[in-house]
Amino acid sequence: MAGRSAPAAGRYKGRSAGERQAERRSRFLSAGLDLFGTAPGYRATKVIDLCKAAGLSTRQFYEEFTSLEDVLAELHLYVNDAAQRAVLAVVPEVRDLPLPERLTRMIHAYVQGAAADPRHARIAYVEVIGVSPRMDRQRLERRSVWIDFLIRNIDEAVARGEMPPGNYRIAAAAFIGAVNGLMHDWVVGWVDATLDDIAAELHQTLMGRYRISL
Amino acid sequence: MAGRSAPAAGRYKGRSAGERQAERRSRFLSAGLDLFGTAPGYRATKVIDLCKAAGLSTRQFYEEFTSLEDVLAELHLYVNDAAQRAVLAVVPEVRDLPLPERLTRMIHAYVQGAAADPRHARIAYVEVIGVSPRMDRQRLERRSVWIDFLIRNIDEAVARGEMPPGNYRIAAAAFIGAVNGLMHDWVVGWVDATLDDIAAELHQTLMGRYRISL
DNA sequence: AAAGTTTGAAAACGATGATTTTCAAGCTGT
DNA sequence: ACAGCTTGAAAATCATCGTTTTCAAACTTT
Repeated sequence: MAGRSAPAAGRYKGRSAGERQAERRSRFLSAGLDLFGTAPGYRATKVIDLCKAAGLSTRQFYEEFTSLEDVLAELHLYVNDAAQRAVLAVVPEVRDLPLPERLTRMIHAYVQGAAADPRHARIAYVEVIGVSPRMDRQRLERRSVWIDFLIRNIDEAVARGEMPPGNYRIAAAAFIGAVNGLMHDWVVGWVDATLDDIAAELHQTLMGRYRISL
Repeated sequence: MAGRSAPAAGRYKGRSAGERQAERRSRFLSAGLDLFGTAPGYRATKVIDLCKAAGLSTRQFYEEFTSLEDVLAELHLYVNDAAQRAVLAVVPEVRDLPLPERLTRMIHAYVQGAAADPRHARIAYVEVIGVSPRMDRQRLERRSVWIDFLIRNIDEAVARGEMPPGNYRIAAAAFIGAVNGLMHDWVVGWVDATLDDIAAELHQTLMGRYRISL
């Protein structure tokens, strides 16, 4: 216990233990982004597949994660954060635009942030669905962040007199559902449209639902 | 070959071979509706689970189906047909109503037909997602039936001058996505609303998007 | 009641993967 | 160059199911 001078973990090939570990972790994650984010996807990839893609061994995998689902969960947070950052980045620039433009810009930023990289889109809208109660919980948490964001923006718009007051809770939930449903269908190739078309369609939906006059 | 008089399959416990087979099939299917349609769902149920629930043996299972997915696929068609029948049943009654009422009635019929039985809803909007390429194909086929139905109705409404002409392909796809997304979220308990609320919300979405004036 | 079917449950097989362990080789600091 | 970490790949374990067979009991028809 109090014995060995515990020189902490040693260095190896130049880097500290922490650095080496971080590198492996990141290798597993980026291999996961590739494998989970394309064609057969998460359900079809085995631990050994991920290890091969990452150029590491199963022992190392179990040193970092306890299951493939861990990797998926981390990627889910990651791709969501990317989309969120994309939206938050435009918020300041659009604060003073009239509502319609403001929505256009924000929706565009969201769609681009979420789906410019098709691997991100697939993970966010397809792979993560129906995996486990644990993943569902995590999805719900992220979803509620978006709901709050929406509601906050609606309240603001109402306060500015840009749209009629009302109870938009269900409408917000419905819009989130619409986004997820449409994006899912788009990702799996059922909707023949560009990302811009998608953004435009979402804009129309929102404008119409909230009876925003042009 | 031409030997035995082949008295065809014999009767047993009163019923013919065909009747016995049909009964087993139906037992497997209704056990599937229960198991796939509730809590842990399709992904969590094993062949043996289905057999136990159906009160039959695995041998009999393999005489009727080649995999659990077969059962899921058949159930998917079944629950979809139920929803479709519900909608088609009201079509004649509403043909002469003004567009807004017509939509209200049809959407209501759809939502009720699809989700009055929660097991149906779960199978249609949750369990069937991301299972396999084969199930995806089947889902896409059913989806296109709905798209056609929507487009047909839009064309009619445009012809009657009830809404402005335009290209509504993407809008129709988006609406289907919205329905699926919202229903999914509702089924898994993320949207706190009654089925009627859901129907009303979908109605609002559609009316707004298509700029239908009240 | 003999001969042939049909059933249902259990046992036997076989595959696939997840997890752990082992082991030889590569580094590091002394 | 020694002694102790680290690594990477392969082998050994385990566990879970799907799928096929076996076998005795139940039932039918002759």
